[in-house]
Amino acid sequence: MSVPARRPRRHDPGRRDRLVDTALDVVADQGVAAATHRAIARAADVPLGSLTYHFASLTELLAAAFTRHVDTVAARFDERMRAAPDRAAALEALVEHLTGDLLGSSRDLVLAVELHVAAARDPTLRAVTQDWMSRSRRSLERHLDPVTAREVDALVEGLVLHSALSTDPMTPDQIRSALTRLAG
Amino acid sequence: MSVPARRPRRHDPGRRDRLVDTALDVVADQGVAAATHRAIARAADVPLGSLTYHFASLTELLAAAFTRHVDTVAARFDERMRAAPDRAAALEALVEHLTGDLLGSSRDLVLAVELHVAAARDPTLRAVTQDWMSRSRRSLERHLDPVTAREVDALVEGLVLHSALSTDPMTPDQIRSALTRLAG
DNA sequence: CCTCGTTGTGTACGGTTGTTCCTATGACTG
DNA sequence: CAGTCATAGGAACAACCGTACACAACGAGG
Repeated sequence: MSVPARRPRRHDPGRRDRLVDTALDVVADQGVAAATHRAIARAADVPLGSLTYHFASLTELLAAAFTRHVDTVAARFDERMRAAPDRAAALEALVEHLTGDLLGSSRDLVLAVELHVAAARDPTLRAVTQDWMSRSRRSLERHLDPVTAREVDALVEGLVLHSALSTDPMTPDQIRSALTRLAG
Repeated sequence: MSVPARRPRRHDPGRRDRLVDTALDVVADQGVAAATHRAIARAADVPLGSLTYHFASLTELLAAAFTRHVDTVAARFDERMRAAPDRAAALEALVEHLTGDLLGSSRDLVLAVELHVAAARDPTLRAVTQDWMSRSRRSLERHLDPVTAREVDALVEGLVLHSALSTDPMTPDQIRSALTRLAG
């Protein structure tokens, strides 16, 4: 007769942070529709009530999670753009960002799509995507004029979505060629 | 004391079709997450049991709805491409398709995003999006080489998504310019 | 007119959800 | 060392979900 696993975890500082990360994990591998209070609580191994204690609502928790993710990705991307000495290097860095960071890890890719979907309905989350888009464009504008930056940004968005949903993803060479045609 | 509205609607041929359309409406203005049996039944003004009578499951109903929508949009687009005499006209038709058909009616735009989201998790629906993408590419290939067609398709996808989520959508001129740069 | 099979209807069930609430705990403050 | 209060914990609730199912109403064929 196994006791249902005593849980001697009083005083858990940083639990709030951990919940945000766990929520992101759940969204990444089960989708935003499956990211319920209970699913996240189970994944983080905390009682259900803990979630509503730390976050007023599920939406608030998801917003915090997506915000953290966007911050990470946007900072990484801006770092790449900042490091590029010129336009050509920036384009190459963009290709690497796409093929390496985004398309390489299906996690980031899935999170991007899930965020877009959720944002379509939830104003709170829409603010997060808009922030992402504007930061992304600002990073691109380090080496591209605003008009081209916007076009490239849209193309990148489409490439990401296509890669997420298509059976035969584009190769890095194809991606480079498309970007070069648009901004080369 | 108002009687709860007698419903004298026995023998309603074509109800199955009407349910598909209504499901599409509900998805368009409340999102796929809100497209429940009950919501659709209410919108179509039919009893709840009618849905499970006509469709084995909710997924099957949604798949039928999205399939109908994709058929409509894809056929309309192919018609445009077929009517274009040359490459330049095709590009202009594409701009019109985007700014008129898709971006003009937020309904089509929202449906596209919802479908993509739902498809990310549901294999049945993924088949529908893949069908859409391949039909769209095939239409483009009437006037573009396959590589360019693919790039244009990805750009279009990104433009649609950006327009759906952004606060200041791109103008037709900006869209034409981006497409021309890529495929002109 | 009567039967029979198809179609339509209403209700009920088992399960899951977000959220609330009461209690218990233990780290900090005085 | 006593008391306080933010945090932790778990049970409970009402709402909603997809689906099943038994029954009612019809149209067609005899």
